[in-house]
Amino acid sequence: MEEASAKETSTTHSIVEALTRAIVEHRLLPGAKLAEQKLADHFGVSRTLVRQALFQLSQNRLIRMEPARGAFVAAPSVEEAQQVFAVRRMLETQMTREFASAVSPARIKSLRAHIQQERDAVARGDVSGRTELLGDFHVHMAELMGNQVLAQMLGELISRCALITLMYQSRSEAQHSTDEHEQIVSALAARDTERAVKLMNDHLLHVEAGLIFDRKVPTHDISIALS
Amino acid sequence: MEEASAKETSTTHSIVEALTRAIVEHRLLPGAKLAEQKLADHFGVSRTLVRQALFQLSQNRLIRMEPARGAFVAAPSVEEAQQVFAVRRMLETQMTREFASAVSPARIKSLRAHIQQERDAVARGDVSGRTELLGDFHVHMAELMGNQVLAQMLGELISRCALITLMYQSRSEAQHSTDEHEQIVSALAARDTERAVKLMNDHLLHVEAGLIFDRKVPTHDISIALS
DNA sequence: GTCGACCGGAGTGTATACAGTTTTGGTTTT
DNA sequence: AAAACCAAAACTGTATACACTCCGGTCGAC
Repeated sequence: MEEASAKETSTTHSIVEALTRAIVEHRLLPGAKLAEQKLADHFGVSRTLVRQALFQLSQNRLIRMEPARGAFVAAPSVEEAQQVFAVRRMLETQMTREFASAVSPARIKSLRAHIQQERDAVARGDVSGRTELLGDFHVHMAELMGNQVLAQMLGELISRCALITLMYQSRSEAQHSTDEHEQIVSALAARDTERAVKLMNDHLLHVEAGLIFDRKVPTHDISIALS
Repeated sequence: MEEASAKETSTTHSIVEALTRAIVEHRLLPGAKLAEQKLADHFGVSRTLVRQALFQLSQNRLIRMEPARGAFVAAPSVEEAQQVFAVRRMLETQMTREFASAVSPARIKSLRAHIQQERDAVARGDVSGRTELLGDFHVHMAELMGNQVLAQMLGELISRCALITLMYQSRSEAQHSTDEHEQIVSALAARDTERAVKLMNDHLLHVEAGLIFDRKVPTHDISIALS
């Protein structure tokens, strides 16, 4: 809670990363206020750099900025959540199809290694690491295909999904998701393109189905995070 | 063309819009330097607001910022250009498929009206308006489906495409693109989903094929010119 | 007693100041 | 004459200052 968290090198990018992690890992809850001076003191910089970071986060839709009121952790609406998942399905089913066209033993091995990391995190009860790895699986696929543009877009969408999951999640399905990842990779290894595509689509539908969109979620405003 | 272009209300967003238009309409060429004080004087604001706008544009990949050197209009590499088109194909083929599932006379009519605007711009030789409308067709489809997330993502990708087109375009195909838009809408109106999807995919491949990736492009950027 | 207006503190929005770095142009040296 | 060097101008990166807006509380009026 006192300034300069570990590194003294607090650049704008490092502030964005720190806040992104805090939001994605649910240490900052939707609706929480992000006061500029408080953040500036925490990171040991001036409000200038904090403001740059907040602007960047607002572009990523992780926070929203109200004129003259300040910045708050975003609380995605049901509509926005469904749209984000719709876009993910569009991107990722096609990504899976293209991945299947360019599958190689090395790439399969890399995905399997990632899944093993997921299992390890689940086994040791590492909740935040697990969440991050489950999302990274999808980004990792994009990176293996060498498409940086796709990888970055997916990364942003998945960050938004972390917020959405926090707000609407009804049940935790970490084990289930990892199993589905495994099935997708198996289908890819077997060069069964259509099955892999369908599994990916179903996987995303399952994650979305695990949310409940008809419940009102309390948005806490406690900012005990970042400590 | 000195300071305060028309409106005196130059907010950060208006500066972003003005610079985006200038880049997309090819009034600012890749590699051109964007000096902060010059822009600040032009818009009648301080460097603070200009810097915020430049940060935002750098996130959209329309400009790139080099430490202590300044901001320059981006010069997308061949790899990046191909990745952007690959992502567009992923998104837009699936978007077309979903559009076909929820097609309605009103939506078809709206698309046809847009195509008429394209034809008008082509007929009157309005190059910049034509370019904007050709891109907006795709965004308009996303908006008609009510997916704001998709619409915004497509908008950003298409802005990048405008830069790419400037750098690598070999031939102007405005008429061809409009015709292909017409064919896509016709297929949608006939509820021929697979034909519409294929037409959309082919359309994007045609646009990409109209680029030449092995040719040197004039630029203001020395490092690009020497690569 | 309740509602409304006023005042002070806190926080945001923009401008400006200052330090460090890059660029430039001229001068010197080989 | 060309290359290297040095100093000044220009520009970026960060901090700070200041005005304006918003929020909370108190005081006053009805």
